Amino acid sequence: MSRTAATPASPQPTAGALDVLFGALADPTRRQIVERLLTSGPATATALADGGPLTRQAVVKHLQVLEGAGLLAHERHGREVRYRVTPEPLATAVSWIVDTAGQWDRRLERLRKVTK
Amino acid sequence: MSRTAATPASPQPTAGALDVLFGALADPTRRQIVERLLTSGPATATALADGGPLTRQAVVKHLQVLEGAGLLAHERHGREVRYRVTPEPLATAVSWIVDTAGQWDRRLERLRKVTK
DNA sequence: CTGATGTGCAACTGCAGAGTTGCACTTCGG
DNA sequence: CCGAAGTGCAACTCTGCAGTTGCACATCAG
Repeated sequence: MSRTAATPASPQPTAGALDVLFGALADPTRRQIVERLLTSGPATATALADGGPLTRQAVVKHLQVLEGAGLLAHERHGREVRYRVTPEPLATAVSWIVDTAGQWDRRLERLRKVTK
Repeated sequence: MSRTAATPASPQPTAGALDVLFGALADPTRRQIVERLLTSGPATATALADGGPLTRQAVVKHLQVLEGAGLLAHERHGREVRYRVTPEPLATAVSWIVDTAGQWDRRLERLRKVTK
């Protein structure tokens, strides 16, 4: 499978970025957190945990995962830590998908020419 | 967090689909498999495992995960089982991302109006 | 038929993620 | 200064996934 193969010619974001990014998005709780932060604005871990079924610590871990993926950023305000969404990495995900789908299209095109 | 909250008004694909989809894409080996199937065309698990460091069984499991996410389909040819890419689900992922990024844009717009 | 090739199934190990609990530390309000 | 609110850190359990191995079953070529 030629792992560590080449990444021949394109601004591939070190693959690891895609791992951590897709991995962060794979959890429904994390997507909910992102959506809530988007609709309700920046919030603290305690606030996010308040209504829900999760412990504050559990929420904190999710926030750290999301931040590790570059999807969140935090800033202190006194004793509070507010998290906000930084959706730039999503462009990375879309790039991979578009590139992949593009290869598929090209393949389809080739097949169409041959089999027609 | 109000899990099972609302999914207010949009053809959201049951959330579970996003789980399994993003989860499938989160593994670099699986992405490599998809890319290879796209560039080299349909192949069997044995063929995919041949050059690489993974066992055939490991590859089979990855193929099953990808197929479970709707990204692959298989067809028998005698004693062989060939897998091919079916990238339609990728549109689902892009939809979620675009919707999410869209919310962010709207939020930005709101903030711009208020703070300006 | 027989061996070789290709799959399928099941059990097992190892490890990382999700979530919890308990406690210490910092900061704000009165 | 003192209590309350908010965070941070660490240990612990539990479950699921990745990967392996071993073996049985199906299929093709000679």
